[in-house]
Amino acid sequence: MAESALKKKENGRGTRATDAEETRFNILEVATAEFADKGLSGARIDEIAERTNSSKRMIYYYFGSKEGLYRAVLERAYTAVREVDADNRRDDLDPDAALRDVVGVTFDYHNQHPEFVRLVMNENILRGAHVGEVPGIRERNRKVIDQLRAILARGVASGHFREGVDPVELHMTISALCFYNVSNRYTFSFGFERDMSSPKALARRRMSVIDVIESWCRA
Amino acid sequence: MAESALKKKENGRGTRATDAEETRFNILEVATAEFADKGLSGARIDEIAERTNSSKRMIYYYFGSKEGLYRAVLERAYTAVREVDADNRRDDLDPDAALRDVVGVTFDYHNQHPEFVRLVMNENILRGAHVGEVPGIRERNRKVIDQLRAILARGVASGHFREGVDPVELHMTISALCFYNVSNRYTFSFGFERDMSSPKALARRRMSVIDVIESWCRA
DNA sequence: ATTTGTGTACGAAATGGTTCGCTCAATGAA
DNA sequence: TTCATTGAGCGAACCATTTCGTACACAAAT
Repeated sequence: MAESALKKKENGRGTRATDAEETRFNILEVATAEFADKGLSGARIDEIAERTNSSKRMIYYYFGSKEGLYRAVLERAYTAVREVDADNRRDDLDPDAALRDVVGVTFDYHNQHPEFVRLVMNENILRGAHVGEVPGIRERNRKVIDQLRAILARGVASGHFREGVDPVELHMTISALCFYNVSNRYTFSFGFERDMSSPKALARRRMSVIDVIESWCRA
Repeated sequence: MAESALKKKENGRGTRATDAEETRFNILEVATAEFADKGLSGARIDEIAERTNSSKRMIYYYFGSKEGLYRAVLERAYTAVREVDADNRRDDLDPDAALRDVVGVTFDYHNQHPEFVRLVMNENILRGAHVGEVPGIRERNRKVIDQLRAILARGVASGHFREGVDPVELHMTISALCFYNVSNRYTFSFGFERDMSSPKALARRRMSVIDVIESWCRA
């Protein structure tokens, strides 16, 4: 991305190749926003092209089709998540703190990346038609679950956690709580006065989610 | 279309008005399936018309526009939910059983009505653009929350439940767990061998969800 | 000279929406 | 009872626009 562009620029001058990479990146950025905003069928490639520094011609040149672009966007988004939770080694924390940390980080990530949430929502509406072709999801999920399993095991050993909590169920529960909070913003808050989108409400929710998970696992 | 008209004519009882109601209903049914399947922008009214016993002409005759039809579908879906949880009075059950019942019923409803879930997903992708115009959601949500509040209060009084669980947070937690299970089917199960859509996995999940909620509220 | 990147304009199909005119049942006056 | 009138219910062809995708000409770099 930007680094390699810089590198090229240092080497020579503003070259074609540099522009190309930049263009690709730019298109991907714009397309991500657009697909996250309107979904695959709702997004218009003419509109994407317009917001780009480039043109529709280039979209087809680089990505072949609307779906190709969509797939690239999806892949990029998933790659970004993977990079986030890849580094998190929580072996130094005690099980309880580690679990709370996992939940907190997950909650925050979802909140800070609604585009990702929306992309996933859309993918589910499409019945996961494209997600299968995105590599890396399997490993990512397995990694998270392995990590949870380890935390649970340590917790059981230390007497903090009870036995019988399935790591997959735990992962799903955490995901559900963090995801829903972002995904169903618009339909959920209807019906009570409390403003669910205020920072205050968000903090409260965050605490609740951590609390829910913790009390479920606690011995 | 022609056949039903014929039939009516033969037995002599069919009136125009009856046909009209049937047509309206039929269109709504088909449109519900289609919108739930592809979303607002993904659905094609020509296709809806084709699956109907009627025609595109009639869709515009009765509903005015694609969005009009969509709104009618949404409204109908929400009405259906409201009717389900309207009758449930759980005053006779002890708090713990009542809570478990609420969760179980909610879980089952979502599972048995994926169209509803998908409609809501779509509405969230549209940032709730139409849901505001659907009356009855406010009351419905408030009712559910009131019920939860009552159960919680009884539980605290009887010593089964701890204090400090916010009914709104509880409602959201239950919703999230039940909703996600259906909404994110396609992207979630990627990454581990266990088949998340088997009846076995479903039952296990159901149990987990009830368990999560219960251990959160329990004193 | 060949490969790679880019702008412009266009085409074909899809899509939301409309127009026109017909059918049929209900109504009420003769 | 009869029969013309009225208006809701309906079908099919049609229209204007949108939308994805492409052809072509051309530029820059190797």
